[in-house]
Amino acid sequence: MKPVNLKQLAEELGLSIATVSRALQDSHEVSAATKERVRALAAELHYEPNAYASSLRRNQSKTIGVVIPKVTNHFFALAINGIEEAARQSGYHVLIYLTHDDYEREVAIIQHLKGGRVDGILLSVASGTEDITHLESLREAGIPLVFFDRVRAEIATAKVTTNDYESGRLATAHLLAVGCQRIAHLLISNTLSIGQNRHQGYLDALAAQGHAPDPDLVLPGTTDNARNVQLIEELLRRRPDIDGIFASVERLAVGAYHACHRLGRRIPEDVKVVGFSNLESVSLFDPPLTTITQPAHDIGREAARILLRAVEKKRPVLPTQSVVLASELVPRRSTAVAVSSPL
Amino acid sequence: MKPVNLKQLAEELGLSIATVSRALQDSHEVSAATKERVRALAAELHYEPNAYASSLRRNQSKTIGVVIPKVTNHFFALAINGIEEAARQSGYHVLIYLTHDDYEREVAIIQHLKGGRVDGILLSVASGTEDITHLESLREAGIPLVFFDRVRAEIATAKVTTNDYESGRLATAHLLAVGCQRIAHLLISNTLSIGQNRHQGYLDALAAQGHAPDPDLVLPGTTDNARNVQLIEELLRRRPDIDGIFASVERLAVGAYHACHRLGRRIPEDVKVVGFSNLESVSLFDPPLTTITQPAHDIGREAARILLRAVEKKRPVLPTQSVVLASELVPRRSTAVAVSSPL
DNA sequence: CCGGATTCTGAAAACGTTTACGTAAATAAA
DNA sequence: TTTATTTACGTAAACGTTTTCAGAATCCGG
Repeated sequence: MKPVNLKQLAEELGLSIATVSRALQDSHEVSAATKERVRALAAELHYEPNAYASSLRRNQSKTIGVVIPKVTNHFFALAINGIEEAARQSGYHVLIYLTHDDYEREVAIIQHLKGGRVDGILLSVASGTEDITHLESLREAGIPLVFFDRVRAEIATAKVTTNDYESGRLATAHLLAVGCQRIAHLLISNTLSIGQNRHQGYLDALAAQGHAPDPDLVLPGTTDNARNVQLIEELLRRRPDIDGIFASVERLAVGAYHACHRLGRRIPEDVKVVGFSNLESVSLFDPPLTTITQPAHDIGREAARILLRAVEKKRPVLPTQSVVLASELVPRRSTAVAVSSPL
Repeated sequence: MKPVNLKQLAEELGLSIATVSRALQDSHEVSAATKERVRALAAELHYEPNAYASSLRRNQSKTIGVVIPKVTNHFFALAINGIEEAARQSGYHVLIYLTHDDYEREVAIIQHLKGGRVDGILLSVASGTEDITHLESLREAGIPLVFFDRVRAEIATAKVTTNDYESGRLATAHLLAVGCQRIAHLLISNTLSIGQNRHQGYLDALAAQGHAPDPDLVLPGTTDNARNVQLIEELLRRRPDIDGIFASVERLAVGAYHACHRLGRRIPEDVKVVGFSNLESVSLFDPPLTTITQPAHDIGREAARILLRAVEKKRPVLPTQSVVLASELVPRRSTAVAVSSPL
């Protein structure tokens, strides 16, 4: 019933606990013969070291914490995939915490993690977060932090992001290139830098073609999807001149499709749509959605690698280690220009 | 730098470590006055108990392990959501492990978890798993296990599933009802009971309408999506008489769409499709996909609750605690009967 | 054969908690 | 008053591991 421990192995072998421990760690100060004996018995009895005793003594848990808004967003699911891959390769474990984009929860989670349960933290900031003293306090607690995707520039640590500004510019330029004149921007909460960056790209792309910005065309989303669809519908009704939509987050792209379907606006004939998304199935949409696709898996893996390097070398994470990965614009039918109807 | 511990609190307050510990646990053997003093200082110094020392001493980690094939499957993402919800409510933490449907990894993960890192395990079996001695060994290690979705009947523990047989029967009956004569079944690896159950439902629904089973119409999927699309294309080419597809797992439903699009088979005119899926966006598909949708969130939450109850009461999990939740057939256009074409 | 290096092993402290046990003072029961 | 009982706190052991320190045994050059 009780799992076997070092003491039992030691007794069985007529050795001391210390020697057994060292043998299992392949220490050079134990003879090859005893190492073999120890290993054999350990295997036979299915010995597994007690992770907590080990963590307590070594003062490191071989565990990283991943704090994200939600796991149902496909971007984060893919990122977790990358994180788990990097962690496993380094023998680390992954604790998952979901903030549901709620500031209070984020604070509670971070506070709790300061108890030393994890050696480092990967974080994508909740959209509801404004005050960041809880994140700052991680520094004095000595827990390394790496941001990914949703970052806060004020914190001096590494950040792994995509080229959000460039992506926003590209998406908007693409819509302009296919003939859109009135382009709405559906964005995530505006406290997040990714939203700001993508929006600036949108604005600059418009300006580059001599379009004046129109604040009425900018719609910040909420955390409630049904509500978002309503808001988008209202916007489309209020401004029937809208002929292009740039949704800078997956949820809102899906919301835009629903709104268009409900209002009977044809895509791409009446309205062209481009959206950030990592769903493989967008190519099955009606019509297939033109996307900005982020290298989500790589983002997760890179962020984890940076964090793990810092953890292993017991060095702080430096802002200079930040990485910006490139997103990709994948044109599909939702932004196709009219073709001679192939009857 | 170093986090504050009980000793420092005790010194500062002129108390013993024991009293401080007890005060923080709101023990009845410490006076209200000292409790208040202790709590005040603890709050001031941002004291967080060391989770590993606590776990070691109490022999419980307040952590559960979740072992799943992949997190990019939307079903599992939703399940994690439910699990995290239940865990958080009970003050538990969630460790995530991905098997990628690989038997070796599953074994390694389970073996590792026997080190006591978790108080209990939630598992959805890898499709590559046949031998289950690693799972049996959890019993003697005294670690409670609860299966969800992909279960193994041989292990005597609680299982949280959906009515797979009934769903398979329903999906097939639906296809028959809308006029299909040759219905293919795309299923997950056949070692898994969910695949078997769904398949039996398929067979029985066919038999009920006097259709003989045709093994050539049954296609077991692989773990490689691109390969799956190929296999489906081959099947459709080989058997042009197929006019209905039942995909008993999300990946294969998406694969079927791709295959149909590539071969120019129109859905639902030429082939009608129903698939298991938890993607919200199936309603945006071309055409919207008729689905069997599982209550994924509830499955995760229920499984976690059962596990946590057992963990807290230090009782074994019993097979009698198993729960079967109902899936839902959501008819959409992919199985619509021909309507008078509305020019 | 001695001194010193090298190789292997053991005793014991340490990590930060929790908790069984002991004890002194205060209170209640006799 | 004396004797239980309760209250509030301290002492110290325990959880299982890692690691410092020291010691015993072996080897080797002189």
